Amino acid sequence: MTKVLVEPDPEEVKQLSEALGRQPVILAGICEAEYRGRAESVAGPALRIAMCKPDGTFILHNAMEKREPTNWNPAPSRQSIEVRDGCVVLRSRRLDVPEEVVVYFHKVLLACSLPKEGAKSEDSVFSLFRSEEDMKRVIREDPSVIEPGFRPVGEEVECGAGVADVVGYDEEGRFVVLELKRTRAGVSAASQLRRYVEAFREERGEEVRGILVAPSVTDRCRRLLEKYGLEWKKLEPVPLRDDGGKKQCTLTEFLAGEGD
Amino acid sequence: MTKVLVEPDPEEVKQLSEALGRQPVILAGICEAEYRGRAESVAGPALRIAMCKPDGTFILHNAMEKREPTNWNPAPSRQSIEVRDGCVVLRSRRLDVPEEVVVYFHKVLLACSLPKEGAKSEDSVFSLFRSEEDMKRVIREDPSVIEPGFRPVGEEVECGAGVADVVGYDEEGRFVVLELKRTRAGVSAASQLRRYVEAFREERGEEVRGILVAPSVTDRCRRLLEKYGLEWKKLEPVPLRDDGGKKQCTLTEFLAGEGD
DNA sequence: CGCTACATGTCGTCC
DNA sequence: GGACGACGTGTAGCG
Repeated sequence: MTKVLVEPDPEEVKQLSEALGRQPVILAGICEAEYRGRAESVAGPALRIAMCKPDGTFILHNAMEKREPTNWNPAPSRQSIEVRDGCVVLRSRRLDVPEEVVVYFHKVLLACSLPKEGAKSEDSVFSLFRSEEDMKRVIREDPSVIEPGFRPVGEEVECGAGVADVVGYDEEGRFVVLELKRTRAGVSAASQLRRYVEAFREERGEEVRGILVAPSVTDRCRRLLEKYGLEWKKLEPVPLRDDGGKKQCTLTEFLAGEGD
Repeated sequence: MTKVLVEPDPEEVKQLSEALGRQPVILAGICEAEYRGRAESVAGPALRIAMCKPDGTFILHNAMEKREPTNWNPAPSRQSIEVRDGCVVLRSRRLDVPEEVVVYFHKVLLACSLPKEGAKSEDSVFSLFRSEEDMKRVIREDPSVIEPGFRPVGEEVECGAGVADVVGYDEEGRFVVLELKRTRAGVSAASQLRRYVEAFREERGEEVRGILVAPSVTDRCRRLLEKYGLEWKKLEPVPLRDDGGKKQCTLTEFLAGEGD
């Protein structure tokens, strides 16, 4: 079920056509590429790796560098393989918007399809920790991390100027808007919070406090906060896990030996 | 130079160790993965494809879906392959910040290294069109696309609240700040422009106009612009190429047959 | 190295 | 389907 062709002739590569959209397909070799859609690009000859996933995702990577692909089409998309002038041409088109990538292979080094086995397990489980959502949970469970007497009453609250992360009341009954950032907050965070605070002030016609909740803020962010009459509360995104580290039991052994 | 192993035994996979950091390496199979760093994640057993690039980039993709990888390490990073308990373990660590991904392969379906040939050509040429930079160029070359008499005097101008895309003067000599967006602009764009306009007003102590330049704006963005006393100028990101389509000559033939 | 903002961003979520 | 904001965002550019 794992079919692999090493330095195949172009015609052989066409065998992979039936796998497209069903099984994962990988094509590697020297190619040029062109993209047209929201923007346009041309990429000259280089060694690249193309990946076609069953959900329609298409990704073309420079084989030597960069985390980001040279070109791509997110799902829903469809790929096809043709041979023209004795060369392999991989085309990808998005089905929802007019975007297309064409890859012209001068030489194919590797062409392979993987079994769709493992599809049922999909990503089976994928858990992420220390996200902004985790910060929200921390505040929900112990609102005093913001300040004594803070009482949250809503999350993801629409306000005419966007969606506020957390809203509530302080000890004195004043309305409070929180904007959470899991990393160091810059000027745009101050802007964003100000936008919400002003919207709530207008909607409610009362005093409204705004607190930026982040592990740290840049100098300019701090200055803007002051100018806008907003506050900053230092908070790290969950320094601890709540499951006692049970989840990573299998891999922990392998991590154990690192000693960093 | 293209070495390919199909459903290899774990010990065989170790052959690829010497290719890591030198040649592109691909590993595909059923695996679990764990990440620790800025955040943490665990991913259960699934068919995935790992890519290690010579610049140190590491990318782990779910083989079935998603444009975005399950886990990754941008360059500079380093990978290693070990065998433990008869299983292939691929580790990746960033060299600049403490971040690590460990991939534990239950079964390897494909393991291969590609030649570093093509490295010299790198991405050879990569040109992108219709970016915000292109919009800026259009305005630079014909400022009247903003309005008659507009005279730009600066790009990427620091202003204490960030960096303004374009600044200049209108027909009446008023200072004007432009914020460019290549796609439909939302509330945050209005916020951003307002931030710059206020900063310039304070710095210069004079009247300052703010114009959001975008192909379209959302309803709420328009409402905020009005509230802030800002303007919107409709402008598409370069509807034309200035090289008469010469750049894509080679691939044009292949695109020609599509007929969409 | 830190700050800032773009991106063919992609992705989830809520209306 | 559009709007909005997070993201382990990555990446470039500038001070």
